[in-house]
Amino acid sequence: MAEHGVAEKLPPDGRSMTPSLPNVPIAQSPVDKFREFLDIKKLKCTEERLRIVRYIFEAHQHFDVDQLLESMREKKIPASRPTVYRTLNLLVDAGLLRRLTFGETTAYEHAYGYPRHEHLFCERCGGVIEFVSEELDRLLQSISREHRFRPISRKLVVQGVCEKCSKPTADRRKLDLI
Amino acid sequence: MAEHGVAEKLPPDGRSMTPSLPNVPIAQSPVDKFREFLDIKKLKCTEERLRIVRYIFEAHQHFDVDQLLESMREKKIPASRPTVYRTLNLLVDAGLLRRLTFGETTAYEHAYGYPRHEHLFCERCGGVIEFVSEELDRLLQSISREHRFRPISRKLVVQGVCEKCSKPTADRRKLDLI
DNA sequence: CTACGTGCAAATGATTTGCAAAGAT
DNA sequence: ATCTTTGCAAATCATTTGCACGTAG
Repeated sequence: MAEHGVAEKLPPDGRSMTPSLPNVPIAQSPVDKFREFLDIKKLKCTEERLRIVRYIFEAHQHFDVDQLLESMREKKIPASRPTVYRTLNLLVDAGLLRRLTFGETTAYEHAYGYPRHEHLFCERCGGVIEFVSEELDRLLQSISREHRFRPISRKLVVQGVCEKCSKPTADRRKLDLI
Repeated sequence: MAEHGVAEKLPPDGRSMTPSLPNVPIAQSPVDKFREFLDIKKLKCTEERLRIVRYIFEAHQHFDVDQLLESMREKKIPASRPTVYRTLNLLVDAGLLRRLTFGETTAYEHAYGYPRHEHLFCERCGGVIEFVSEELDRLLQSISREHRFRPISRKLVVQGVCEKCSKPTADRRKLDLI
């Protein structure tokens, strides 16, 4: 009664947390960039905000709000849920994070210090494979031009099944027939 | 205090309701296809469900739940909100509709009798331009193959500004600086 | 008949917000 | 000193669900 395709949660297997692309050289640290943003917007640079930003840019790649809250709690870094939401919105506005939607979950990933890329999302295990394609870039540029459309950003998620999940295994769950 | 990019609602200017691609030849009517689906799933073919399906496939292209409810109410076609939600889910499961996400809104479009295509979404006016690209298809196929990923479907939305909205007008709203 | 579908009102779940207290410039 | 941010609890919004009644097969 509640399937409507697609995995419900990001998997806890660490897969979605692992960056797969080389970092990109950056002039300022994410924290400095965020400071700059707060400054321009006349917002205050508080300890709570910095804690969250520092934590996010320490290691995570893809995460959702609950994963972030839980892992911060584990590490005894205090942060309330509303402040996390508020800060994530600031970080998206600041261009430091990108908000993603895989299946049902809202996830976040680094948008700064990490190359622009697209996602192959496995509907079976919830895993994400990242890829970069200049050809895709050129193609979308040219299509946009044909329509006199000025592209700013894009969201591309190819949904399907990854290698691991398409290999039949002994213990694989029975597929939902139909 | 509540902007975070992007238009909030599909515009009422009829733009997003207009199909821009030629229809595709189909063997059965959407209603028949839905009947078949209900039959396979051992679900009942009720008057309410048929009303909704008929109405949706009569003309709409892109719509959200509220638009659908309101326009059905205008035409005196009875349908309760829960039943509309339930039926939309069935139609998505049946492959007759595709669920889309533009900005904040969840929209639906015909997936049957209408070619597969991608979207250019104007963040200013909320308008949608549809396009088809075989080259994109080939490219994503080949990228998937490289990653031993079996693609099933995809979501691509290029966000940007359409021709009309990028032309400066007398009465254009002031842009949010920053 | 009998099980499934319907509409209502109420529940849900993710995200946001009002407010009093705490903090930054 | 002043105005923003915080955390809490409560509000919100879209969507889903429990239930008593209606209806398709």
